[in-house]
Amino acid sequence: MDTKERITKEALRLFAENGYKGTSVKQIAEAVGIKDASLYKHFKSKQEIFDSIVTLINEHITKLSNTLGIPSSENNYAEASEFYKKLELNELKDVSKKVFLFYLTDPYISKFWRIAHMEQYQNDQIHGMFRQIFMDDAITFQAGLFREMMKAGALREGDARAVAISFYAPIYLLLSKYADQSDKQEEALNILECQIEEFVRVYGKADYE
Amino acid sequence: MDTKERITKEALRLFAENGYKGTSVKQIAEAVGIKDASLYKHFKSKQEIFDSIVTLINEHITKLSNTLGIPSSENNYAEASEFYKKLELNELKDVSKKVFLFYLTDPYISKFWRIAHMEQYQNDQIHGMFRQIFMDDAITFQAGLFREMMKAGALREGDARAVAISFYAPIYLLLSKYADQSDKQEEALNILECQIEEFVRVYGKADYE
DNA sequence: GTCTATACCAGGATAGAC
DNA sequence: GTCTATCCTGGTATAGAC
Repeated sequence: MDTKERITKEALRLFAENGYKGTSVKQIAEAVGIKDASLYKHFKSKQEIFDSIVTLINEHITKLSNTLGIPSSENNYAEASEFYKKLELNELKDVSKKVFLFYLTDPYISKFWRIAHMEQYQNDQIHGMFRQIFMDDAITFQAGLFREMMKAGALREGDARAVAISFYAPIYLLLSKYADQSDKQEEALNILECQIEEFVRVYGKADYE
Repeated sequence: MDTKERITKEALRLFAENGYKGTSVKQIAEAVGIKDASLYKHFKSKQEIFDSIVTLINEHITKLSNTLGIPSSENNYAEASEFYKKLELNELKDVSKKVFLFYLTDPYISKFWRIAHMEQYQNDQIHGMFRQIFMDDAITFQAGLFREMMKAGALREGDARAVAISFYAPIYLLLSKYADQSDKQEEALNILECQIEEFVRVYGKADYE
């Protein structure tokens, strides 16, 4: 791994830990094992390091989105993976738990969550990314999924978007609550399970109950 | 208003705007209309100003909680206002919208939301307060309310806590999304309305539909 | 591309006159 | 309790040798 990449990685870790202003160039350099002055051979400023991190996260998440078939402006739901279209209610719990755990533990996603919360009011780009990923895209994705499930008869008919928010909002709340507590994942998963059971109880068709 | 109070007020505004590290003592002093050195006659450090703000917010919110009858360790739900016990489903929408708007616009609450998001990872106290107010207490309160409504026959029987999370989580998500966009309150209220209608549709008893 | 040395500045905080 | 002046530290960034 070349030095530039190591700087980016360590900076990502430190910014996620202590925030942008709470991290000094010296700290980053030290973590990499060079002097702070040497760092300026790779980046022309601290801000440029931060920007490179934003790019890095963006790429990582774009890659993930494409893999998972999450819709975005270019990639609408109609093209999404066949997998999701065939999803049935009894699988919803497992898939949700896996996605939830992934969000909590993926090194990019979890650090991005922290940085976004600390820097959202100073940085429009990161603010926009966060809202797109954890709000708009997530809800749009769920809505599309539920629309398909309704058509397939796996879910009661209704306003797919409102149902999607009802389903996703508790996940978002749990992410907020447990984002920084990897030790309490089990507790989080238990609550998540209860919520999804409640969801299935309410929205499932009689023959799935 | 004495100088010490003015300092606290301006500091609250500036910390909410630019964060703790993003706000200098000079800025605060300037906003008050004095020199930065003079400020140290009222507070012995920048940190002490921040702490006084935390105390201020704490008092404000404790006062509100008592007024609204929100349960806490000392003040359990059994003592809560009779008003809530008599709440029926068709009033739920209006009450929720009022509380939601209050959270978005109250000068202490809205600034506290921002500060808590920026400083949560550096400051355990503010982190704890945020979780208590916007997560634990809010959910406990809703659960207690719904338990009463179930007893009174205004709501279908079920796990009050899971139902409370299903109800509250979308409100939390909307607060996250619109906390910093006072210009889009109408959009937020529309979505909130849809969600509560969905909730009533699902959890309301037949005779309320 | 790494180092040492250093410039430069901003921010927190103190001293002491008024 | 406010001011001016000043100190000190730490952080960003550059220069120039190796």
